[in-house]
Amino acid sequence: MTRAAPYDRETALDAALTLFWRRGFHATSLKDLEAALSMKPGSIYAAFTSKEALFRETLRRYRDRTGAKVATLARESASPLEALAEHARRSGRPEQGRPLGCILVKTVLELADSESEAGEDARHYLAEVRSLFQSLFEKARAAGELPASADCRRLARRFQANMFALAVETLRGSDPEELASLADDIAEEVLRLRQPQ
Amino acid sequence: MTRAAPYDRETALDAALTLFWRRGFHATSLKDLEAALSMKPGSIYAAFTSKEALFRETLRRYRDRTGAKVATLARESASPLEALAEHARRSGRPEQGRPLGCILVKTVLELADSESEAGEDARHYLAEVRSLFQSLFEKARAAGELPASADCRRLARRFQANMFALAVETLRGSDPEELASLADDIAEEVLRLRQPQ
DNA sequence: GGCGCATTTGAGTGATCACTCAAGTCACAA
DNA sequence: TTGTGACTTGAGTGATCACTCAAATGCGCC
Repeated sequence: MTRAAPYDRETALDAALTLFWRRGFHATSLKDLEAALSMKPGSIYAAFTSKEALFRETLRRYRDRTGAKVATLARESASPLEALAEHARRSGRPEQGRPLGCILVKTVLELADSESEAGEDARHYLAEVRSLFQSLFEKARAAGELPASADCRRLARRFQANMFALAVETLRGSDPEELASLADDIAEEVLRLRQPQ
Repeated sequence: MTRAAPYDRETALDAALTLFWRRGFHATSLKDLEAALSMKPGSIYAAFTSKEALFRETLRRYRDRTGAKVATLARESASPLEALAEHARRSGRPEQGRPLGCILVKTVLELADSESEAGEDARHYLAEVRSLFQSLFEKARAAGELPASADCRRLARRFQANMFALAVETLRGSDPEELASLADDIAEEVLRLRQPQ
């Protein structure tokens, strides 16, 4: 009886995220996870407590990465509005081999009726992302990129609604061109808010 | 051993639709269906062949009803654009006790990765609904409510994207006021397309 | 080199999954 | 009244579900 190399938590969590993201929570079985993580059930439970706890950890991982991605974009873009526009453009051009859509949106829909803590997490993280969008709109307003009268809460809600639509459209299997053009429309809607400086 | 009254297909399908709509396909068990339909497993399989076949039949039922609702709205509204606007307004004000969101959207997300026929059905029905929207925009253009240059395919895509966002927002548990105001924004976006007659 | 302990192992837990079918029950025609 | 056939019944199918645990293993420390 040989013993496998000790598991690598980062690698395992990445594999779990990919699997849950693709299939959703209910349709992902422990058998699937055992294969994807190359871990036996005992190891999985020793490391992550339960299937739901593992799932929640992957949600957090996704949230952290999305937040970091937007933050980087904000740092490297010419302006806050340009960062939001670029975020939309990229979301409409999914990387090859990566799961499609947004796991938070999928989870909110899948667990809307279940009162599970994972569903609550997903709702909470979406609210956080919305706040992040709002803070970018506020930064744009402070910089004079938006008129002083701009309702940033409303703009953030509107922008996130557009991102929701983009996620659904992605998973509906729209062809890449149409998807990209929808994303570009969203980006342009953001940039049209600009007032002449 | 007494025998139950023969099942009523319409009532049973309604109950199944409500259940699947709330919980999704995977999270709905046959135990749940037995209770909701007041039927024993044998009767369910005699009447509907399989869980997935029953699910697919409820999807078709939902599609038929949605189509009929929009058609009625089109018949009774002052104009095609007004019908679309009213459809949005109503979607943002869900009836008490009814499941939230759109079962087609939920199904497309839940089964995006599974290649099941039910997922294919849901994608197909969403395409049909989009065509219905498009035909209303075209009617508006023919009636001079839209400029002759209007791109009705694009407008329909845009309108459905907004409806997707509304469905996600509904299931995210936004408060009713915010939901209604989002729906009103969508309605107004439609009506703003009008050109002076 | 040997001991202690954290870790992996994988067969096995009871529960639940979708689904089946022989037997029982009833409406109706002969 | 009786025979027939359509329907319901519900215990039971094997498979799979999430999960457990005693035994085997190898690494670090003495």
